[in-house]
Amino acid sequence: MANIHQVAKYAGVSVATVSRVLNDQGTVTAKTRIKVEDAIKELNYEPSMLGRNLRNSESRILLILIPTISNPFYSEIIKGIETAALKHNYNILLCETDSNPERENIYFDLVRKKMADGIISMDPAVNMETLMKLAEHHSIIQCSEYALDSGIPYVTIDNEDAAYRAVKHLIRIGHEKIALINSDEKFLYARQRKLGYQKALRENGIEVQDNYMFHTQELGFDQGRQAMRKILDLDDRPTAVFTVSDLLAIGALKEIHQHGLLVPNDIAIVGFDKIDFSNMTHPTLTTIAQPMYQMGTIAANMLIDKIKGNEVDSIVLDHELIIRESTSG
Amino acid sequence: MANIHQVAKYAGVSVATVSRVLNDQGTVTAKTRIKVEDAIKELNYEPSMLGRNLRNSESRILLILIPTISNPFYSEIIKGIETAALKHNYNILLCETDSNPERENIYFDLVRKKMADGIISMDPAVNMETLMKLAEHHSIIQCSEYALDSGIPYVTIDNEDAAYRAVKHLIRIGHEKIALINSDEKFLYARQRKLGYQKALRENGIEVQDNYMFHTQELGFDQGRQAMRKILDLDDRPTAVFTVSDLLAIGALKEIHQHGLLVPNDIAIVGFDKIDFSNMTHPTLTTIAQPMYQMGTIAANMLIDKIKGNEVDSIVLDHELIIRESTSG
DNA sequence: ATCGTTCTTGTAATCGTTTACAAAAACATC
DNA sequence: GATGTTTTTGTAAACGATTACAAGAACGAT
Repeated sequence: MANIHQVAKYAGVSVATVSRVLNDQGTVTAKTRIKVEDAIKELNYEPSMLGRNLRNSESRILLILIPTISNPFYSEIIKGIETAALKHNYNILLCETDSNPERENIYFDLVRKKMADGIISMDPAVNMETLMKLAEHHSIIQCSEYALDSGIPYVTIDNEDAAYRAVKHLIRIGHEKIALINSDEKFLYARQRKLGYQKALRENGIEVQDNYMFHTQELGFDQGRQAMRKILDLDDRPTAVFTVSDLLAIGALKEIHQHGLLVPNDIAIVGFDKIDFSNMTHPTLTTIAQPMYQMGTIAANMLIDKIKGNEVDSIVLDHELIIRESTSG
Repeated sequence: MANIHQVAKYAGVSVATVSRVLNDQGTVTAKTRIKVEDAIKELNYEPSMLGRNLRNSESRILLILIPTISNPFYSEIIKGIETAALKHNYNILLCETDSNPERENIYFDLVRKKMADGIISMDPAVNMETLMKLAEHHSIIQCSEYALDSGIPYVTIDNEDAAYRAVKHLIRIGHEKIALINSDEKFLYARQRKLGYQKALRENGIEVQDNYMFHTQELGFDQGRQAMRKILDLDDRPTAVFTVSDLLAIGALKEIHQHGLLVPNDIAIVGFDKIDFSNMTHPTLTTIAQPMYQMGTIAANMLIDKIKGNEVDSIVLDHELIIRESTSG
């Protein structure tokens, strides 16, 4: 493979001139530009990002920290990030932490070692202390899940209000016994959504019952099933369930079917996220739509801005209640 | 941020010695090693991958080419790739082509420009000519979808046999009118699976009917619905459907339900891939299990081997028929 | 004390770019 | 043609690591 010196020699110019042609900057006569371009073609030259990156002290890579790629919620965000990144000539390094601190550290090291120019963190289980320390010298954006007092800019939705609206919808269509399948309350979004759930109940004179609130370790299908199983075992069985993720909802749905009950007639369900699959189940899921793609593009643009050295402000995006079959009884 | 020279100065040694400590090679006295390690700690030094990569002419990045991250089939493979890559100190650059040649080219450029050390291509729609040309000078592995005569090593399953077994299962449980929802036959796997479908029919004295075979542009839910709609419109309606992806199958399932019919009683369905969601539907999907995670790890190991300059052989992995509710009538 | 070995360290080139600065060329003006 | 101004090009120093090779230190044997 040819390098810039060989191109310069072949074209009979200096490396500086070749570089100028390459980057379309500085002034180059048409005649020399053509000489250089010919040489580039002739030698099949491709400029090495390794040299360029070293010289520019950048990697043009953004690190995306997610707990797992299996949750479609994240894939949709990633799409947004990728498109925005590409537009600015950045590429994305995918990092699944599996909420494993060891992996997390490997990935943090990548930005410490300049292999990445910044981080978009979407892992609720991320080690906040480390992240904050890292943020002192590196560009970081929080996406979806965040710590308010970290001083790290974030893009997210109003979780409390979203949950409030979801539960209010259930109340409006006549439900009073409404269960909550939440995730671990060590996560901010879990606490916020619980608040929304409680607020909706209280506002409508419905007592908040502790035995109607369940917690799961993860946001998956299996956890949804298990939680639903417990709910079905309750003496005073709820007529509706609000879950904090579509995957949980789909698990709950499955469990309800397995018990020979019908959704929404016997039990209504509301999910959260509006992943593609929420529209593929039978019945289709009522859910809260998060603007995932947009969250991705915005997060990426914020990060790139931050890398450039600009100040960036946190953003709260709109959500929307999508009413579908699982509550239309 | 400190660099190696500052560390050397602080420790009172040469950069060579620091480098030796960093990489645990060459000989260093215990005494000087400690001096260097102290300096590293004191200055908060982190070796820059940019310098190292340039010197070593490598990026330690593997490029993963997929059509879309939304299909869980790919996410599972990616998990395998990531784990294997990490074990060898490589990282993965995620590249969604959306089967868009322009995007593809952007990503190909990354390896031309040494931003990536190799490619794992999983995009059936990849431009084979370009890929083959690229393979002359770069390390490439095909995963799942492949071109046999490309000379590029691949890891995959026996698609024909898998389809054959799926359809034979349908025949065994009494079906004779079996439709096929296939994807575009420009893809090798589509042609192979069709062969398997036909072989199973012929072997059992069932005529292969052209009007029972359908093609879709993509492997998604919507395409599955549309194809199923056409099938339901047939005069002589099939009693079973074999689809070449779980997403297609889930779409078909939805459409059947919408028409007030039951699976498997009215129509049985077999999918392909065994994505997580195939177990979440109601009824659960009979499907062909591809060892996706394993395919990922193997592909990654093959690629890393190839990058090292070793010869690597293509591999055909085992598949398995998973019988579930959608055919257990 | 001298020599030969072995072990440890240092010097300086290298990887492939970009860019500040200097130098040369081109042009306009008188 | 001499001079000044502008435009175009070239020289050489970064960026931050690794590594041949050379040199120096340490050590035992004589």
